[in-house]
Formats: sequence, C-alpha cells, structure tokens
Amino acid sequence: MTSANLAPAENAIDTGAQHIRDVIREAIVERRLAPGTKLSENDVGGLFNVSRTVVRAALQALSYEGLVTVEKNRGAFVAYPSVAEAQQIFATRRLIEPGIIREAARHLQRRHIKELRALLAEEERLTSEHGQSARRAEIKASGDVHLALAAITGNAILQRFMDELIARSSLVIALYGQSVVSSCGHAEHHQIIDALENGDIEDACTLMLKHIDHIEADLDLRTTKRDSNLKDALLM
Amino acid sequence: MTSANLAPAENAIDTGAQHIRDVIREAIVERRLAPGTKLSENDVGGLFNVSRTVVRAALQALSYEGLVTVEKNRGAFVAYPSVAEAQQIFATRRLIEPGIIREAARHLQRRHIKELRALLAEEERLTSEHGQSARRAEIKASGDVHLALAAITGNAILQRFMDELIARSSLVIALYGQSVVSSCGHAEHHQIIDALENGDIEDACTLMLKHIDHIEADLDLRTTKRDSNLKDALLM
DNA sequence: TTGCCTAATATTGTATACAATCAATGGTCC
DNA sequence: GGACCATTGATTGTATACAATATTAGGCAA
Repeated sequence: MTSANLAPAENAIDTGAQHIRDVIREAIVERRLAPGTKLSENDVGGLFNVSRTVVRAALQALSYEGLVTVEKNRGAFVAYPSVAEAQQIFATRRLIEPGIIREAARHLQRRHIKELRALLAEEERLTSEHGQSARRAEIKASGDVHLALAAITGNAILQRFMDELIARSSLVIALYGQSVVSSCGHAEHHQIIDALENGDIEDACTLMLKHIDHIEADLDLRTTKRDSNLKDALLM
Repeated sequence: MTSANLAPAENAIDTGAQHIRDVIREAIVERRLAPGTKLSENDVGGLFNVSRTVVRAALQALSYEGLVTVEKNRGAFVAYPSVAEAQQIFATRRLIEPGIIREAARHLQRRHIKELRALLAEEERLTSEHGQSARRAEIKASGDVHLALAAITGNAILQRFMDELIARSSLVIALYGQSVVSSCGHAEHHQIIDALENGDIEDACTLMLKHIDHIEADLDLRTTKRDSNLKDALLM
C-alpha cells in the first residue's frame, strides 16, 4: 500500500475471492491469525457473507503462496512451517535479495530513495509507539522495505517471489521469533539504504546478507505458539 | 519425473483438479497448446468428464503460475507473454540460476552427477531423432536439466520458483523462438555439468549465464504463432 | 476406568442450477 | 452501403444441493 504499485495488470481471478484472500493474507502476515488455525469454509463464508465456492477459491490461492495448508477432506489451516521450511525460506532470501539490490541499483532514481526513506521513517515512528496494533504495523512495515526494493527492479516476477518470501518469513517469525526483530532490523535497513544511495552496491549486498542472517539467528526453533480466534482476527 | 522427487508433501489441493492441472500444464510446456488458446470451462470439463467446479480450480492454479491468463467474465486463455514479460523471465533466471548452481554444488553427490548425465544422454538421444513428438520431448528434457539442478539443492521453494520459470520460458520460446534452441543448448548443458563435476563452480555459473543469454538471444520478438486445437492437444 | 467399536455429526468434494456479464448477430436508421 | 443499437446466445460468477469422507460422541465389554 505504502509503496508504488508497479504491478502490471494483476491477475485478478475474481473480485470476491480476491478480497477475502487479501484480508486473510494480511491477517496472517500481521500475525493476527496464528499458524495452525483452522479456516473452515463455512465460518469464513459466514464472516464475508459469501458462499463456500468463493471461499474455496481464496483458500486455494493462499495455499499456492504457502500461507495456508490444505489437507484433503480435512480443510484449510494457517500454514505451520517446519524448521526445515523456515531454513529454506531464508536460504532462498539470501540467494535472491542480493540480486534484487543489484537490479534495483540499476533502476534507482531519486524518487525511489525518497520512498525508501519514507518507509524507514514510518518504521521508526512505529518502533517508538507502544501497543499491539503498533507492533503489528511495525512488522508489516519491516517487510515493506524489502518489498519496496523488489518493486524498484520493475520485475513483476521477482516482486511476486519476494511477496511470497516475505509473507512466509512473517509466518516463521510468528512461530519461532523470540525477540521483536524489528528493533535491530531497523538500523540495518538504514545502513542498506545508505549504502545503496552512496552507490556502494556490494556493501549493500553484504549488509543485506548479514541482515537476513540476523533475522534467522533470532529464531528459537523449539517453542510453539497457541492458535488464535478466527472471527476476532479477521474482523478487527 | 526423471529426477528425484525431493518435494516435501506437495500441497495437493484435490485429486481431480490436480490431474487436470498437470495435463494442461504439460500440454502448455510441451507447446501442444499454443499461447492465446481459449480454455473454456465447459470444453475442458467435457474432455475430462468432470464439472466446471473442478476445472475452475485447475485453471486458477495454472493462472497462479503464470501459464494461464484469466480475464473477468471472459474466461481462461493460455498465457500470451508480452516482450516485457519475456525479458523479466530471463532476467529472473539470470538472477537465480547461478545461485542454484552454488547451492547445488554444496549438496552435490555422485548419484546427482549420474542423474544429470542420464538427462543429458536422453536429451542427446532425442536430438538425433526426428518427428514432432521427439522435438516436444526434447524441449521438455532441455528444461529438465535446469530443474534437476534446482532439485539437488533440496530447497522446495527454489524448486517451485524454477518450475514456474522454466514453464514460462517454454511458453516464451513457443511464441518468439526462431530456431530450435536445444541443439546449441545441449552442448552448453554438457559444459555446465562438466564444470560442476570438476568443482569449477564459478565457471559453471558463468557458463549458465551465457547459456541463458543464448536462449534469450535466439528469440525473435516480432513473429506470433497461431492458436491450437484444444482437444487434439490434450488427448494425444 | 480404559479401550475399542459403532453411529451420528460435521466438513469437505463435486455437481448442478440460477444470475450476471459479455460477444455476436440482425435490424434499422442515416 | 455503413454505422449504430437492440436482442439473442453463450460463457462465466455464484449459490445451493447432494455425496463422500473424517471427526466426535456414546455405548459396550474387558
């Protein structure tokens, strides 16, 4: 929302399913819906006043991006990433994100730097605030920086890949994160953007790799959290 | 099919839709279904003896991996990638595939080399054969080499990304390819595997980048091809 | 009480029916 | 004759109904 919408003609299956998909997606990414929570077709349909047909389409879409797990004859659940999956997500980010920085650097313009600075400022503002909703917004803003970099490349496919990786990262952090990563991540975001602005592209890549390492290092791969209430999470 | 199946619990939406999705996917990747071909829900359902409900699920899945375009109230069509999309596909491959080689090198075992050699041999065999079906199999085998490298990494997310990129590349080649790329691509595949086996990982990466460049250079971004017959393409 | 088996309940998988939208054909007016 | 408009036809979007499967509750026996 905050960054420019560069996507060229999003493949909008249909209006109703798209909306439901977006709402549930946001709820998962902002960690209002805990991993493992069951997403009953009836319940979701009731909340949005649509039939199961539409809900199924939304859930299928979410399953494709790895945010929801669909078990045959059992239903859909908010994905519950395994430790192995978590490691694969961050391995893939380490593989892709330096490339995104290099590609973004090639397309970088003044306005992009301004947008990134605005995102960092917003992130900073949320860090100083208290309360759960501010914390959630901060989580999202933290991911938005990475997505904004992908958007600068102008490559819609890369953007979609990053969209998925950031969303799934958020899920992993919800499960295994011990401290709020954002506080340390925020300073690192600053360094990365600084390096990018100064043209020190390889420095920016190195910083990005370290940043991803730090996020992963903050995970505690033992604890598990309880599942949440469906209605409260979606309708807030 | 030919390479080891390392995917951990594929998110199988449902059996019926999965099958239809696979058949149509293969038809698109092997270029039996030309870009732009309309995929009517009634027609497809009739061919598979299932209701539109199941077909819709399959088409939606295909639309998520970019092989099918769904237009609101108009229906589904085999994707017709624009020049810009084609460039983005290859830009993304250049970004990801060197990383896959490095990651694959870390997991490389004797049996992997044997599997890759077997794929190259199969590719070679098909090159010597004539006829349209051999040509199609060759196209698929050509992509399988890249997919096998992704499989060696053991990273399911990377595999899925590559799956999508290879499938869409095939679509682009169907539209814009002028010569059969495989003949030149085959030798390059050999060089890449040789370098990998000798431990010259950075050489392998360089060769891979050149290989992707060559594939893209073989495209003629002016010509367009005619659409194909749905029934013949799916039931052969 | 515990374990297992059976039946009832609920949820998903699929098909069909109806509503909404778009494409095409035919007619009329200029 | 050509362009514009309306009506018809076909196709998709959505809801509902039915079938298949899984979960749960209850009862019986050890």
